[in-house]
Amino acid sequence: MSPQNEITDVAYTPLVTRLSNYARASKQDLARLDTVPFQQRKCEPGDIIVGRGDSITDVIFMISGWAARVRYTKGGRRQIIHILLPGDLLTREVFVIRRSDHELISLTNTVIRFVEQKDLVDLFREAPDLSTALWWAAEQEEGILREHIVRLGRRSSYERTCHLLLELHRRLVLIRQATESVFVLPITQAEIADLLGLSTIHVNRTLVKLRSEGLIKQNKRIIQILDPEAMADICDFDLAHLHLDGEDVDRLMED
Amino acid sequence: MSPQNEITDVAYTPLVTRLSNYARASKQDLARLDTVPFQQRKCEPGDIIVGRGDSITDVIFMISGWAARVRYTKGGRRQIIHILLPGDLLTREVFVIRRSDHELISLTNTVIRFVEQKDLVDLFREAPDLSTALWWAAEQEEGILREHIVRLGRRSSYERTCHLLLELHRRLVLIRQATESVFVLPITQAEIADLLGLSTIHVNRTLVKLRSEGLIKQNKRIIQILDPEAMADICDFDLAHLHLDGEDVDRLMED
DNA sequence: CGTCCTATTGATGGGGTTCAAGGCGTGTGG
DNA sequence: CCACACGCCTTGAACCCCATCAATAGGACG
Repeated sequence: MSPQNEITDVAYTPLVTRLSNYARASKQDLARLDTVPFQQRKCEPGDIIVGRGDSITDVIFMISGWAARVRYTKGGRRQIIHILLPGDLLTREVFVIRRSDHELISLTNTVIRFVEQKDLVDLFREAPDLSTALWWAAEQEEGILREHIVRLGRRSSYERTCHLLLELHRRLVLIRQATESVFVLPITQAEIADLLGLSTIHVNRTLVKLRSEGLIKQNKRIIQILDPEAMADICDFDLAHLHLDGEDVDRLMED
Repeated sequence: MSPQNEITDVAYTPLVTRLSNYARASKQDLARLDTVPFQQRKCEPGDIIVGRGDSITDVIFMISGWAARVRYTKGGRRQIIHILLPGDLLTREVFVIRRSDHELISLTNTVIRFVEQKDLVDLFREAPDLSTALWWAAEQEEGILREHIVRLGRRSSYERTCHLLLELHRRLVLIRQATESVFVLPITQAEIADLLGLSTIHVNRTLVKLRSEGLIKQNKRIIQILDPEAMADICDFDLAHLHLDGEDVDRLMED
């Protein structure tokens, strides 16, 4: 397992940890997700998991590492649409749509799990709450997409960078891969640029600024959030779009 | 019914017309959607259909007019996340989530339809293809969101505007509210600006440029696309993200 | 017939891109 | 073991796209 995954919850796969943030599904039901037959595959940085236009047949889950949904313009510019973390669903559309309209790539060393549609459908029949839990995860991703749109359309480079760091941190906390203020950001500044719709150079300058203003501390790929309140204030961050229930938010705060 | 909706398909509601673009559901099944008990409401431009943080109880469909999902930054800037047209679902998340993380507003005079969750669930039990059809519509919206992200992150104002016009035109064709090259764009330049992450003034200049270069013709709110190939080439438009099946694309081309 | 909303145009300035170059760490092959 | 290459980070300088400020014109409406 790769270094950035050492903080994982040993009792369950990240998938269960992730979905346990949805209060309406029981941990027993969720644990059944790990009993479905599957195949796993290891990927390296840059590997294409699903290409644009590829037909989709299996449900794919992230087990470890970071991946991304990306699109390219004809001019060769790249936009990262969404970052996928352990526990995330890569091919939710498999139930309704034949082909992917975007590309899924591995950003770090990753492990992904392939589950056949019918096996999952069988499980849903036995434990309908699981279907809802996956649907919740899908809705959460869409909330993040909406937030991403606001970030790209109406925030400055400075605000965007703050916002991204806070959001990733929060998502990592949800899967127990970050402490209160520290997390590993295993992607390059060029990839951050493609996420935020900026140039690599400007991302660099912005990170320098965040450091010089004492908002974050950075040691290589390790980020420490020094002043979360100030940062949240700068970029207008709130976590409503993650759709956590009240009780869950409270529980997270205790950690 | 408001002026911009005169080109509707009289046989079915826009909802059925819209979903009939999904090949796997039969027209008979789709027509049953109109038999579900409902309540309708008229809205005027600016009306808030669902506020941020409001609890969601019913499934809401667009019947006529244009609406939008919007978010505001603390600084008062506005970002339009998605345009909703007749036949679109406004509150898909109702099955999993309690509160809306964004605001739904009416952009024109609109008619919206409220359907109770349980009535829809009952119908799904009788006609499971309908559930899939609605899921397809949701997936199509997410495809449009992904495209929107690319547009905001990696395209110039000129490309963005081209792209938006082509996309709206295509979506209107799908619900029989546009001819081959003409459609009504019933929103202000300020609203286009909030969609594209630009200033009103710059949207104006960009539209002037599109007109002066002979790409579009505009008479008040009526847009004619004069050179669709050139425009598609400029902004790298393709309609893969609308997830139409091959046969449907062919059918559209014949129209 | 003023008032308000929308579209339009000019002038100015700034946030972010682009071009260019150097530094640092790591791996690799002679 | 060193030389060199390569990926990533960093910094400087010039430029440009688009925002902002300011002002006018054209309806629609009471």
